[in-house]
Amino acid sequence: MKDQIVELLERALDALEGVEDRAALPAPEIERTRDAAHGDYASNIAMQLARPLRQSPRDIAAAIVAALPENALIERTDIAGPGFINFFLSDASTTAVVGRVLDAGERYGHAEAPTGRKVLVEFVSANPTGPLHVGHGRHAAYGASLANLLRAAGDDVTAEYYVNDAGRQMEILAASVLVRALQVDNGALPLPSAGYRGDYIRDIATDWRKDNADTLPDPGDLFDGLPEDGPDAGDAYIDAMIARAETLMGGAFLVLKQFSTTAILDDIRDDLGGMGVTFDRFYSEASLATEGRIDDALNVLRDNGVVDDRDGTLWFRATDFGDEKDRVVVRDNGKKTYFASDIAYHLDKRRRGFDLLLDVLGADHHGYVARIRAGLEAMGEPPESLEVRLVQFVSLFRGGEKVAMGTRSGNFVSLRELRDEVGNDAARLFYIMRSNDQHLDFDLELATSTSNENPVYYIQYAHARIAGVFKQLAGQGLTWDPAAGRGALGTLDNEHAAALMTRLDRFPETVRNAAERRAPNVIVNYLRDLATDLHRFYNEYKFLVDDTDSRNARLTLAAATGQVLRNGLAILGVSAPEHM
RNA sequence: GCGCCCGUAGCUCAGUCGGAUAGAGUAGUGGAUUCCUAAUCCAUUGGUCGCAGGUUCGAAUCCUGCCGGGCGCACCA
Repeated sequence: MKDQIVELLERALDALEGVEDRAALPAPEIERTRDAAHGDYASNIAMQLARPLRQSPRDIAAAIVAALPENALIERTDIAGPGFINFFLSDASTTAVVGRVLDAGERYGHAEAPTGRKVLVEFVSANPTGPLHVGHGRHAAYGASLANLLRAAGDDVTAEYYVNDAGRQMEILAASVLVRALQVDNGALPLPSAGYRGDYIRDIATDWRKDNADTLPDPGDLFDGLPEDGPDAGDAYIDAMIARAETLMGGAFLVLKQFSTTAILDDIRDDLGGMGVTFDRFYSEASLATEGRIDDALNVLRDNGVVDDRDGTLWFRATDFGDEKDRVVVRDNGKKTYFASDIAYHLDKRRRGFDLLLDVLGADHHGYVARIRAGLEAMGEPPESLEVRLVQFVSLFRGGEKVAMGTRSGNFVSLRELRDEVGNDAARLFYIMRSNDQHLDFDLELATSTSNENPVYYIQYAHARIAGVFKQLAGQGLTWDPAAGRGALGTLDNEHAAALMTRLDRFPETVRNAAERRAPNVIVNYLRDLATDLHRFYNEYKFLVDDTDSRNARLTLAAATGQVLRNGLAILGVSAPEHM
């Protein structure tokens, strides 16, 4: 449609008098109008030509309109304002969208051909040391919707969760579980101040004890002679305890560690799955080391001559690649840093053939971007293959009251609690309603309220209303002939129907735009507008009327609207209920 | 100090590849239901688009500076 109108404009410009060098002039473009009074599409070409042609914009517009070839798509044109050329589509081109929607079905709005681009979307990637909290929920909802959006736009998308299952935190987790397990017999034993203290630790300890009680160390052997513990003890106490546990338990400590990690990961997976968020792969950080990928990456850096040994410490010269300081990759004690794992992981993503590495990270991680990109570039990968989307923080409200969060306050709100309270649909939609780079105020009360200000119900209600109409069709002894309905769309001669059809027509470009901007919230806004258009029509006109042409046409429009509502909600991971 | 994000109606936010009188919900006021779900719709009040310059026929949108808020600047993971 757009292309065809531009084509008409091109031909009109060719025919324009007094134009010496067409190529030097700006090419005509058209855009959607905001106001129906301005037609369906508008071009600003006359204003852009005013200066080079030294004529008034309105005169140029008049000349262009006069030179415009006849076309069945266009009902009429108009010159308005400072020199806009407005195009009013003919009824036939307006109503054609309904057929396109129904023919494409659930594919409507999706790219017609694959882009051939392989995209890896990595998101959540929360440390497996405890249950997900409300902040992770936003990452989950955003990442999952973003993956859906890119798939709709034709990309070949893989969703991945990077599991930080290496390093001291997993040992601290195991030590925490161990102490809880010992506390079953001796409640007075102290939990390390650096340990994890949530109730879930106790649950894991109970489960682990069932089959592993015989591997429990003697508490005296474990605790006696450890350094002083306290809030300011630093790592000395916990590290000593871990070392002690490893000595006393041998391989059983490793079993405990794996048991704990698996228990938490299972819980996370279950939590996410309950919200409709699934991953193609959970990628283990520990596997990077065991499979030699970190050494591979370090070797690439060495081969490329971008690392220096400075007094036994291996430094990556990140400043050569735009980072603000150089980064340690191997410490003087021989241990590789987290950063080394990270670039090895990203190199692996590239080697698995992904064109675009799309990382969804917390806003507090923006410092990483430059160094990882530097790492990729230093390893010979295009720096622009890494794209990072930062997700800002979530504040919880209940009514007007801010809900305190954080493990220390004891007011910890888990994702599971939030889902239990507001339901998955509200959770998914509220999480992505705002742009990801905007702080989010999540109001629990609003999310469950059944009112106009709650977009979840507003949108779902529109779908349920349509479903309700079709349900009652037979009961009223009426029929719907979809083919006849398509033919009769011209009888829908009113502004509400026209607005609805124009909105349906915009869905594909909305999906494209949202995917390009990595902004699922654009889809939310669209669906809210579409729901408004439907509710307006619904209020003004009955669908189940006696007149056959009107009934067929209106029901056909309703069917198309329901389809687009479903398609949009599917991208967002929100259900489209038949009744409410 | 440096870097990233944000500043639009009383409140929560859309709108930013520059476009025609700046939009929605909410809050306030007044209406619509013998009729497919009123979880709906209609009308109306409300804004120096943080401030100051600049570019442009045209700036909430682009550029520069400033002010205000959030976050980050590890040989931690």
